[in-house]
Amino acid sequence: MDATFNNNRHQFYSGDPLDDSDEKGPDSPPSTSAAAAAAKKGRRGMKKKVVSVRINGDTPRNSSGSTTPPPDSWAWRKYGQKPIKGSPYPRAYYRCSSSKGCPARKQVERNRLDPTMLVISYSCEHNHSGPVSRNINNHHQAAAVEKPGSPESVPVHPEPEPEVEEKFVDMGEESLITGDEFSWFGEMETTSSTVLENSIFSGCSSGLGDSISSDVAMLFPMGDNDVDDSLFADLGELPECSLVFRHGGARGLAADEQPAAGQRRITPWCGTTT
DNA sequence: CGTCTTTGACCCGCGC
DNA sequence: GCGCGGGTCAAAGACG
Repeated sequence: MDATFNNNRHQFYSGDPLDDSDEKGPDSPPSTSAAAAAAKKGRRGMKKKVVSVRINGDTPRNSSGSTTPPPDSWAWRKYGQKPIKGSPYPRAYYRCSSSKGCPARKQVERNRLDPTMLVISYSCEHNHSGPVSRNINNHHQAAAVEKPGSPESVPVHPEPEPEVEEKFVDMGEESLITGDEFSWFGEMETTSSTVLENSIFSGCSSGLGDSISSDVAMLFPMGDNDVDDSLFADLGELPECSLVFRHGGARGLAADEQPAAGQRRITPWCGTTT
């Protein structure tokens, strides 16, 4: 992968089908991996972008052990999960529920080599502009409300903020993630530490308004400690509100839904980008 | 009542 | 042609 951004705390992989290319575990025979990767690409006929991000001690996992992806700008609905050959961690499949009919998908799995990292690959592009248009009225479209019981939290939709951009810009001017989809990166960076960005992002962010670049995957380093509640715990320290406020300017929450202090309700900011 | 999560089964594509 | 693995769909259960 040529587009690899490795920093002390930032790792970024792109152009690799998440698991195999990203990290070939000893137990993953090249042939098998290749086959799998090939199969995936062939089946979908599209490539995926992989990104790695580290999360400090935040590894939300389901009861089944699957990792929960950090909140992003869209609402994702889990539609499947499968154990991956050579990886002790299952891979979760998510579909964009921000908009009905949105072909956007993403796969989330733990880095087999580095359990503290999450690998998230985005596939397809959102057929809807901007983050989930979470109209309070149209909750049917964006039923994005983090469920306390469900590790799968709905993405927060902070409006893309300059801060975030700057952050990314700093890391790589070419690829600034202005997209809402990666707005949460700022959060990650804040709460955790590692956010990487790559040229792939630029592609995504570029068309953010119209459509996010087809595939992007991110690797989120996370603490190997108990990750179940860690994420939320972290959120506790860093109130989701603050996140939204910080990125979205508190527009989403304030106006529509204000998560109770004790609630873990993440409202995907979908609104109107002005 | 509606939506989301979870689990199982089925189908597709690639490698051998 | 067969087998392996991955990806997606569908049904059931749980929660808000």
